[in-house]
Amino acid sequence: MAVRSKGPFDLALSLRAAASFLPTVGEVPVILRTAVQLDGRPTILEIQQPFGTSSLVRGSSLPVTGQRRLREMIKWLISADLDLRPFHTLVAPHPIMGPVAAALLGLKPLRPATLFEMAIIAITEQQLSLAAAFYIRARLVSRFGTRLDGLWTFPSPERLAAASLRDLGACGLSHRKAEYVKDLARHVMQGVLDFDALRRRSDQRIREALLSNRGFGEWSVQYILGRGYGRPDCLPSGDVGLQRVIARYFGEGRRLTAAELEQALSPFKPFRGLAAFYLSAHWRLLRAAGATPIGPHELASMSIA
DNA sequence: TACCAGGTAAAAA
DNA sequence: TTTTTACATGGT
Repeated sequence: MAVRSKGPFDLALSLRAAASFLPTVGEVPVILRTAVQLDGRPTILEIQQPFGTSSLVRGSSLPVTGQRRLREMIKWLISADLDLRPFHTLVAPHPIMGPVAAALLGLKPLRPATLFEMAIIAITEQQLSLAAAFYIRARLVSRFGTRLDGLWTFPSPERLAAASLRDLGACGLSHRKAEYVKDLARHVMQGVLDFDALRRRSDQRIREALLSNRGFGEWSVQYILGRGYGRPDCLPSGDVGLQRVIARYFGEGRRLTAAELEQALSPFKPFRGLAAFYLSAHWRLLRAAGATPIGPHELASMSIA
């Protein structure tokens, strides 16, 4: 099936950027291959860009599913509706952000298949390094997910709601976080919390709905609004990782405070979250290529191999 | 070996 | 009301 991205899109670059945030193992594939629940059954999805970085994307699923559902899922995973053009236009004249965005033309944030998974990602990443959180999720997935052709679907709310705190803890979650995960799964199952219904709601409304669950504070709300709901202006300004990486481009060595971070990104409103994502990805990709710490202007002008 | 890592809720003051 | 503490694993 053919799907179009709104505006520029570079799948290979987006995959490389996504991988740069995780403990990587070798070469990053240029095809997005993942297992998801589609029409209620585990399905392998393959998404590729047959003509380089053209906005045309091709996707297929096994077993074959309804075209409408398949199209929706593909568009969701690659943020197809996100149009990068206004963002690039806004930041182009900026001495730091301009070169960074230009070096990453077509970079889009890739999303997990469901907002439920996004919320669990947020819980696992609270206070822990991304690497530690990654391994905890890997154990959750292999214990409670469904295996299909060498891939795993993320565990359903039903499976996690039914899991014992002991088994969740065995995956590396603290007892507290195990409770958060179980509570969240139960709320979704019971319909108390409907992530998808919230998609059409305001940031504030989503915020309220999330905060009423144990385990979700300001950081998690902003993280999920930005990465999950794709609200391009949202970002967790209290985030330690962002404070460090943004400081490399807009600071003087020391980690930024939340207020300083807000200040530094204010010129990029209403795309502050996207700007933060670009800066993070830029740094991570340079890092992966073996770059050493240097000043903001040199850093911003370095090209991504 | 410590200490910190892309926080949060609950206890203590 | 505000401040302090416990908590999980992995990297340095």
